Amino acid sequence: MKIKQNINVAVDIALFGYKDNNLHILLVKQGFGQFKNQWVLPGGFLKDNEGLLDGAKRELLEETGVNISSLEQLYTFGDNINRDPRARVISVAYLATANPSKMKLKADTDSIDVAWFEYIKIPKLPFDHNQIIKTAHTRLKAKLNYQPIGFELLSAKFPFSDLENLYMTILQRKIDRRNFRKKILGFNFLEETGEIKKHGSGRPALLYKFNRRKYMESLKEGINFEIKFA
Amino acid sequence: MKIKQNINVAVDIALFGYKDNNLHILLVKQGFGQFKNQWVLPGGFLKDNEGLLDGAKRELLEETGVNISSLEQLYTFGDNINRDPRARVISVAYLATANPSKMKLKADTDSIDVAWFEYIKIPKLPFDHNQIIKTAHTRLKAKLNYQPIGFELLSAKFPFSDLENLYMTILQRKIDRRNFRKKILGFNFLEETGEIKKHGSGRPALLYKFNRRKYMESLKEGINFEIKFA
DNA sequence: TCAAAAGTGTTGAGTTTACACCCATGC
DNA sequence: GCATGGGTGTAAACTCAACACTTTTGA
Repeated sequence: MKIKQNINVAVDIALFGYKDNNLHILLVKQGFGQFKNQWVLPGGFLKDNEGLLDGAKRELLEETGVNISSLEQLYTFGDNINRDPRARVISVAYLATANPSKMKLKADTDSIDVAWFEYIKIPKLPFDHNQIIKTAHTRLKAKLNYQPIGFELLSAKFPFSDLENLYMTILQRKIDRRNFRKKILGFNFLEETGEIKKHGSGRPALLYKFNRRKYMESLKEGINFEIKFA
Repeated sequence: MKIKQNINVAVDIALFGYKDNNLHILLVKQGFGQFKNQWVLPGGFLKDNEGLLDGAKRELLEETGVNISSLEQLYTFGDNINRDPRARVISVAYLATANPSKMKLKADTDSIDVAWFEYIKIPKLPFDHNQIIKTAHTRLKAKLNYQPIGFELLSAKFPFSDLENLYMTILQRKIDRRNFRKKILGFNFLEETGEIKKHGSGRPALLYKFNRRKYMESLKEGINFEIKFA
């Protein structure tokens, strides 16, 4: 079958990380071409013999050194035929979450730098990458309502306040500490470790960890978690 | 920018309709090529200078005569590199709903027939079209929980039982009539028309219509509607 | 008068929200 | 002893689920 089409297919990845009490997103600095030295989302062109998801994983690994097993397809951007000024390109965007402290970044193929950017301080990016990031954030917020989120973003052991903070950061609003704690603990996918964490001042915090098995169950079944409380 | 890629981009549309108390989906019979005379989802290749959504609308119109203004991007299928045996094709699938009674079907460019198929009786289709339909149905079910659905699927004036039936058909299970009515009426986007509809036997039904303004508000704001009740 | 479909309320259980003070530590 | 962040309970309001009989029509 001969098809005369001149459209290119790219994949882009919006990888969220949580560190320093703030939501971050991973960007790479382009190493070549018209947008050389500009920060963009990791991503690139799909290979002819490669599945979309595989392409996304490959690009992420090549450009950032980050190996993520679970990427979720976010949206395919291709309504604006000039979204890439160099050629007609549609981009299948993927969403993922990870814990930045666990990984070392490594620029490589096509990229000359990699870094975590604070979500609220993302600069203006080429293409429609700001829009992709916004869409990814909207999806992430929506996911909080029906899926437990945290396992991938936090360290193995963490004070409860980290989880509180993570939720407030993603949702970008205050939530009631007592009600939040009640609800989360009610899901039973958290366990106390018995350890405590001291920090400069204030009462030391008990450290919690995810019970992986129960967490995965909840992931599958979904949770009903609309945090409406102020 | 020169990119050596040999990947084609298609769009496919899963259009749901509700008639004869059953959920239907629109299929077309291919008029040419390897899959000539086979039923498939309406769709086709994107043009170089055409946005994805525009392409989906165009293909739907060309192949079925149906003009739909609101299509929702569903998912992009491209993990299986052999999903189309003729060439490497990724397909951006769209989801829409419509009222079959309002439209005349018209096969044209590329298609030699168009018809509504009962959802539960869809035959085995070429490519991954059965999977696309399944994904579309899953999304449609999910949408019931957070969006009012019905406006596009039902006639302008309808008995309440049509809406009940529609929900039961999409969800594929029984729901409690009293609770359903209470909940739906509570949203205030339905209005009594004052008219009644007689049918063979049984008590005649009051006819309702959607209050378009309030319906659209609810669409935007979303609704919280998990129909758990048996 | 019977069959068919439409219409209609209440109650108990569970969930959600709102809200404020004490505790353990470092300095 | 004070500043800092951690930890805790209850009551009122609301929402949800379960459940069965009456009404209106045509045949």
